[in-house]
Amino acid sequence: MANQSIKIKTARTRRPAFDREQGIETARALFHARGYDAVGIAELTQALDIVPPSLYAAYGSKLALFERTLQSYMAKQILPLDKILSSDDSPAEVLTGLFIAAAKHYTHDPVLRGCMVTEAMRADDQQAAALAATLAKPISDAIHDYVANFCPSGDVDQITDYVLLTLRGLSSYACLGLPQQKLVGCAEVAGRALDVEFASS
Amino acid sequence: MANQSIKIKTARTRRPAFDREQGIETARALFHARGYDAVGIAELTQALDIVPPSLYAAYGSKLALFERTLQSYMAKQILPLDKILSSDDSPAEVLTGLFIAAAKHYTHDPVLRGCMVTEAMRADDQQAAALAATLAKPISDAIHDYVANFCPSGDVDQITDYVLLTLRGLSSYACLGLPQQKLVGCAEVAGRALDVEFASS
DNA sequence: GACTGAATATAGCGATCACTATATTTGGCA
DNA sequence: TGCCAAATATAGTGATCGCTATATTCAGTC
Repeated sequence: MANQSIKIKTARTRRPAFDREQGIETARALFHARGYDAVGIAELTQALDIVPPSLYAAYGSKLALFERTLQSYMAKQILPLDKILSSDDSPAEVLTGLFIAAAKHYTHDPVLRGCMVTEAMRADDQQAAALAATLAKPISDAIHDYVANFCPSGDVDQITDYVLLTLRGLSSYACLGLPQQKLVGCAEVAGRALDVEFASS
Repeated sequence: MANQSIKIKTARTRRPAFDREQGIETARALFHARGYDAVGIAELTQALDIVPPSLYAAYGSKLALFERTLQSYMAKQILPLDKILSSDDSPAEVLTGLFIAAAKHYTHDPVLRGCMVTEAMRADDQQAAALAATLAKPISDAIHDYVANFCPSGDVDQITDYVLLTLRGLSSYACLGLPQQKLVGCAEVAGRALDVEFASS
């Protein structure tokens, strides 16, 4: 075949293998800032300065890369849930402190707002949403177990739901751009309900 | 030209003009159930049983149709905000009633969960999100004005933010599938914080 | 009955989606 | 030096996105 001699363009240099761990951090920032659905392969590969086949060779799929970024986010323990819940203060104080810590954390970086896992649970892509829900489960369980230590068993679910709902509200409102000061104020007000709940337990 | 005589296929029947208002209702259900980004033109046209040019002739664009559906949603006044806020009960009771009404409303239909306007504010499409924010503003203002009647001016913003944050949390949690009973429980707990806030005012 | 405007239908636009078949280059090893 | 596996690069795939150019059909009017 004559076309064996035809070369439109030849790769003359090849770049060294890129840092996969660093790539996950870069992708994490994109996914956190804009969400799973809104970040495409083209944007990811441009940010990582690689081409699509390299991305797929390194991570497998967009969803698999997203999972790695979620695990990275949780591993960083930016919100030290275990430490907060191990305090000896009253449960209302501890959980109010959790609200305030979340409010501060969710607004710390002006572009990386809200909880990456919580927000991912509302992704349009069902696989991504299910993945986030799975990763969020241990956090929900930890709060549930904590609450169970301080109130009648009949009240545990309701108080836990309220705590989780408030955290969702804080994350969502942070994503909408509410300034940190206002969000912390909301966290403090939300904590008042816990004073009442635990006082009556 | 010879090709004037070439016809691949000819439309032999034409259907009567479709009902635009009914089309808005159908589109509203789709957008409410799955969100602006996740519903495409193809799905809309199939649901309305029309072809894309008819949709664009009738509504102009996907965004314009979405705006019509949002206006329809708000016009239906499914959550009678004005009526709730005009009650003579204490403000904590009234706003707790608002939480409970929202919790029930957001879970009334198993597929049309949450507040369509609130959820649209988090759309990936920035125009759609901005549109929803604009439509939500009068609601925020109404709550703000109501709160201003019952507490010192320095507390108005904080309490208003808390109320709006709680409504966001209720809507978001409703979308995640929390059953109505649990969501109403959360609404009641959230209202306790208002008892404290207004008692200290 | 011919004309006109509105609404339809056919067919496809360019752009982007996640993803990949294939070729090329490289470093390490024998 | 010759070979192989790994990682790259080129250049796409088919599907879907929102949207539209163009042609056809029909109701209303004179």
